[in-house]
Amino acid sequence: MSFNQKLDFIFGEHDHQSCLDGAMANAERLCKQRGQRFTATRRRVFELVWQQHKPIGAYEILEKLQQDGRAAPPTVYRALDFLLDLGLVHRISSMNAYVGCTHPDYPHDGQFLICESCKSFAELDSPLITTAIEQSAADADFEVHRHTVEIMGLCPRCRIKLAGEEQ
Amino acid sequence: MSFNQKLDFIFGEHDHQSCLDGAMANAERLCKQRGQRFTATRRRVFELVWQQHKPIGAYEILEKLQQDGRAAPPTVYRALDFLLDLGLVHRISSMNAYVGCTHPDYPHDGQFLICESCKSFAELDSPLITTAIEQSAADADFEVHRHTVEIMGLCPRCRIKLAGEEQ
DNA sequence: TTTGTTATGTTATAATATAACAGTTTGTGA
DNA sequence: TCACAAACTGTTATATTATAACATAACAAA
Repeated sequence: MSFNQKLDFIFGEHDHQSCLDGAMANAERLCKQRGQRFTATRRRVFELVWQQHKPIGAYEILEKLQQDGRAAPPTVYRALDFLLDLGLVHRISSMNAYVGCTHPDYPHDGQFLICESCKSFAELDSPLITTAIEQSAADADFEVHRHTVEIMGLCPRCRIKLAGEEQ
Repeated sequence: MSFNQKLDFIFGEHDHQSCLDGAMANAERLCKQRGQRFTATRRRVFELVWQQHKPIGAYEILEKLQQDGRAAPPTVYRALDFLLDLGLVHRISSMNAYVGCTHPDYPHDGQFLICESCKSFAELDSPLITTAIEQSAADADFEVHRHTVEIMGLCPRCRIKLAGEEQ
């Protein structure tokens, strides 16, 4: 699957159940590999983050957890911290929200396209951007540890939709 | 002044008073140009943000304001919003903190190098990064409105300092 | 000067995140 | 299999960041 197709996949229609199943199986494998426990709470939070291809807030996750029974903020934040550490989810700091990582197989920094209209997002891991950042930092004699790239705008679907409405 | 020298200027030693004076004069000019009032509160907040070449939190600004007299959070956030709108300061969303804009003459997105050791920062406006972002977005058929780039790592001074300590 | 606009003061509260400590579960090694 | 240590979760309280809502004040232009 090409890089471009991958993006289409996320912004477009797809079989979300199999998408979620895949992510879940992957998470399971990753936890086992690293000797970490993928407990019920963690699994549930992971599921909730993945249930939509949109960033979700911690307290929105909390509300959904509370539908199953009692829960308090630390429960959510602990699970999120665990998932963040493992690279299974990312945090979108400009939105105070969390998203499922679409390629958690190796550690990487977050690069995101986020649609301001429908709030859907796509995760990039663009060598072009990474290189540009490395290069710019090198020019300043700066040693890069990690970076955050959050690109706001319109996804392909909303572009078309909004262009149509303007007629 | 070359781009590179500009960065050295920020990360390195410099006459901070004249740096602040310049920023202040610039802000004044910009407000006048756009028919906006650069009131005492706004001026004071601007000054506080510029007083250090480090990101400063809203409540840290508030504390300093309160040394002059009474102040409440909305005072700070209003002034910050005003300054953000005019492009005189930027928000570092991964830190919930604010920095003075080092080239507010034209609108631009924030690109920052932030030292994890001493917390100093430098603002970039790298065509390399901007182009890479535009290109990556175009590949996904995504329309960019704005972007945030926050690069965490070690500034030149801290690199040298920490390398020395490791001996 | 009076009138509409913009800015500020003030109180309260929303939204996001963590500290601290008690209790429970789980995997491990004797 | 039992006891222990480590990891995980529950619970209460609170810290941190940000905004809503409405009253008052300053200003600017007619």
